Amino acid sequence: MAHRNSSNLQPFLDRLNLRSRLLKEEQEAVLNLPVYAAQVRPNEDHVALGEMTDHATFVVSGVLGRFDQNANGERQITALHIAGDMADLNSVVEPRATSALQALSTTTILQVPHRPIREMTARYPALAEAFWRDCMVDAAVLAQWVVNLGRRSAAARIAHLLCETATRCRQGDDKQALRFDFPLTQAQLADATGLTSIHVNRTLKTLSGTVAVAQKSVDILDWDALAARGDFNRTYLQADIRPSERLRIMAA
Amino acid sequence: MAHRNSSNLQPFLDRLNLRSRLLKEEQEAVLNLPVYAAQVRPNEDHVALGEMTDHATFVVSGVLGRFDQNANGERQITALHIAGDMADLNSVVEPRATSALQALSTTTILQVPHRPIREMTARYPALAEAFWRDCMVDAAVLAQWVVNLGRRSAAARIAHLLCETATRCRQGDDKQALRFDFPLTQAQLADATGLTSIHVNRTLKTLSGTVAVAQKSVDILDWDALAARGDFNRTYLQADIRPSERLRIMAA
DNA sequence: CGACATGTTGAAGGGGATCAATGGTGGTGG
DNA sequence: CCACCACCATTGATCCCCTTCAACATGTCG
Repeated sequence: MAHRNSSNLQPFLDRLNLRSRLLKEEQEAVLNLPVYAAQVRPNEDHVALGEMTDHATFVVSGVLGRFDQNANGERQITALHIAGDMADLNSVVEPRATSALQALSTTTILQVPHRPIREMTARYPALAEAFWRDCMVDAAVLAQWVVNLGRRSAAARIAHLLCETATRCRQGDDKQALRFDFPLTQAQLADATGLTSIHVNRTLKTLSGTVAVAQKSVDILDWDALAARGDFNRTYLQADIRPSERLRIMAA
Repeated sequence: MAHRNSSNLQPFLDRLNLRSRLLKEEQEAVLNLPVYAAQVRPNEDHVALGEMTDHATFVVSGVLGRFDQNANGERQITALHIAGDMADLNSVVEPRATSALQALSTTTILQVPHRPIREMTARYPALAEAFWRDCMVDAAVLAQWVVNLGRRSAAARIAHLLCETATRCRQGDDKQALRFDFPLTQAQLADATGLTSIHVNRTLKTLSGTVAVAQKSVDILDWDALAARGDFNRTYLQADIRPSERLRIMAA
């Protein structure tokens, strides 16, 4: 399944460069990380709850989700990871998984062993900082999901999720992605928004003027309307801060 | 308001030691961090949304909360930080606040400037790792809140929150804290659980056999019943892994 | 004592869940 | 090429958990 590959972690480096200032040497270290390409099929655990992992998972294409569930077995998706995301960078520092990782559709990944990542962070504090920071952006997204589930109506929840995903798809670009791949079934959308698939179906109809959610992709017809409907404000994604304005970690 | 203080960050070090292996030298560096003591009064922003901070906030006593809100102005609490927590350690790496920080009751804090923390992380990779790891535990808590809001009934949400807080109060101790300070109003409890204060009031009555929630503290009368009601499983808090079983970051 | 926050209770309404079918659609194999 | 099947979307009818609105009670602190 997984085989050694001459790396292409360029998109991962691009992602880091969005929010951190890295020296040439540090950037090269990232690109030289060993990787193992693999496919993940939907509806089976790539990482199971409680499992110890020894690698992080970079998403090349497709979507990975973090899955939790209540005592009743009802599922709740806790995060969605799209192409360009390192889905479980946190596992470097917390190898025992606190939630399961599954693909939502067939997904191509690169597995990156923890060991060389840990060695890198010891050698280059600025990289440790960049990884830490990227994890904190994921945490900010998680906090917004809490607001979404706690204080927004069904339509707003869905609209917010779509706006968030659209923005993350095109991070770094100026213009919004008005069309993007989003291979989620309505049942999976329901698990991400804390709703029922039936209610998702009905709610999508009330949004039909502003978004078209198809089987494999989303078309945003009216960005402003959708953002208003979803109460969406992109600042929490922290993509608007110039890396050059960030502090670089102090050398010892 | 804030004045320089001969540090007592021992509880912070204790917290780190719960999950990370630190050398004597690293531990001393933590204890030697400069701090500024202060009080935070409830219902005013200690850190405002979008503000740039240059310090992290350690909770000595009381409770701090992260507050967000929807377009309608309805508030959603996104995290609660109790005594012993570094409430916004993430700000070291992400100084622009993505949510507001408020006290829920009068709270005593120690402010720790980012600068020396950043210098420390550059010098001691193991400390950077320990900080990063502690932030990831907060993220795991956040993920559980998503499950709570998305897939649990009102009674379960409240029960889960109380179990979580009880467990965090006594982290490191074997026995559960069956009684702990919890100075939240029912309205604040509602903001943490995505409910209405009216419904919190009614739901607390249905829990009256298992917990007694008073103005300033919580009494758990029947731990097992409460944990069952709240679908609570402490593993996500990651307090059950011996630090000695953890990898220490590789020296360069 | 008055003022104001907090807790408590009742009645009514609604947003979303639940239960139960039906309709599409794509993939597979005969 | 069609029959079949699995999965997904769609629709209707009914129910209920939680909200909303509106009082009233209690407590606490100047």
